[in-house]
Amino acid sequence: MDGTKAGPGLAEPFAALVDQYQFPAGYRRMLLAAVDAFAEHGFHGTSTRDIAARAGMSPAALYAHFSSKEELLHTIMASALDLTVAMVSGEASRPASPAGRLQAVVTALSAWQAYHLPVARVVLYQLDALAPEHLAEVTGKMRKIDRIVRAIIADGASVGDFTVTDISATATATLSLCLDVARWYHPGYRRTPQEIGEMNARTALRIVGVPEPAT
Amino acid sequence: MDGTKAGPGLAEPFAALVDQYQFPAGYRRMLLAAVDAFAEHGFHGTSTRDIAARAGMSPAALYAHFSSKEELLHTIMASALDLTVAMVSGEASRPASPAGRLQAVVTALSAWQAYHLPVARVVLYQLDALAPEHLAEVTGKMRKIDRIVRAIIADGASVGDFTVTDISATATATLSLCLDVARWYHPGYRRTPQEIGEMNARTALRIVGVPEPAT
DNA sequence: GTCTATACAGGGATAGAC
DNA sequence: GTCTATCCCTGTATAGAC
Repeated sequence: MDGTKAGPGLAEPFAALVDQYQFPAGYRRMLLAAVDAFAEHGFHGTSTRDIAARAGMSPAALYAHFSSKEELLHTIMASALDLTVAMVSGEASRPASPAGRLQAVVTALSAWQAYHLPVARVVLYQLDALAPEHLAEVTGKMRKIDRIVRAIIADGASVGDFTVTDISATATATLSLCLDVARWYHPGYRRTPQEIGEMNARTALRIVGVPEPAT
Repeated sequence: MDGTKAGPGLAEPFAALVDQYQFPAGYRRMLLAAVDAFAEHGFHGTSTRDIAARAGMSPAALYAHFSSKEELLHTIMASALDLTVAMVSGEASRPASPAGRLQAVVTALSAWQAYHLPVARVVLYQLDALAPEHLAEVTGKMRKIDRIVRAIIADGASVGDFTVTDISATATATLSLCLDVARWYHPGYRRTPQEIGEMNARTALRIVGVPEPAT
């Protein structure tokens, strides 16, 4: 058995996510193989033969499911982002104070970036390989996350729980904290994804002027 | 005149930097052309023909200066990082308090990422295209920046100016703030690089528990 | 050091059988 | 839906003249 070829790759955690869609088997294998390949070598550094080999199929099998390599990339990004938006949206609508909701969102999103590292990297760093119309769609989905974070911060500021002068700038800083995890995290890092999330949540609360984490 | 071909590209600010090295003319043109191309399309998404065309030369001219496309990438990253390390190191050794030095470093590094956007993106996001020995060298240079930031935070913590529980985690958060600018910034953004730097510096001071910026 | 020309490997995508 | 075989283009790098 060769784990690098047809076996479960680093995208394994993502597999559980993607199965919410009930994709056909071959389609699913191509998708998961492509996530790992794109994360490791980038879109242009990955050949359709690479992807097919990882999926344990012939190069031509890819085109039974996707019209092009670019469509495969788009499918990965769109489905991953839909799930991320749903997750973040769920955390943001908890019945809690602005501080509690900020803490929940930052924890979950940061942990997500680490836990789903391959797909997180693909989403953040392969945008330039998308066709223009796909790029527009995908950035639209990313803006939803931006808006959710901004709304929590605006909420906390208007209530007086947060002391922020620039809501937009604070949202950007908060998202930098969460998303940059995909750049520096690596498997085997001394902290678990959950611990990274909690760490970033404490930092985010400091940024908005709440000294101690809500419980 | 076609600005996208042989004229000054987005790497123009980087040109002034790179000229500290007094490279041969053809070498320099290839370097600057490659920075823009790699930043826009990635290493694997850029052909040697693309680079040569941007530099206004023939494809073969590249090999008069570099033994391979990968060596060209490595040269870009190594020289850019050397200059970045020197800049950060200079800011960090100002005769000021830990808060003052943290503010100076975060301001300068954040502004740098925006002002030198193309080369910043290449350095951060094209590491996977480097040969193993070049990768080791380049990550070594990046670690220098990490150590400088960590030292300032450790200093502020030991003196009692900063209230941080985890020095390493705080350094990571601070660098996320600075480096992630390369991901979200784009030319035409409503704030100047300098303003972004000052904004991030205020945020960084909050993270270490210093409520108001030092002056 | 720069050019023109070209070798030759590897890439995306398709044809047609099963 | 998957395979084998293949088309044809693009890509890196080199040869050899100037």
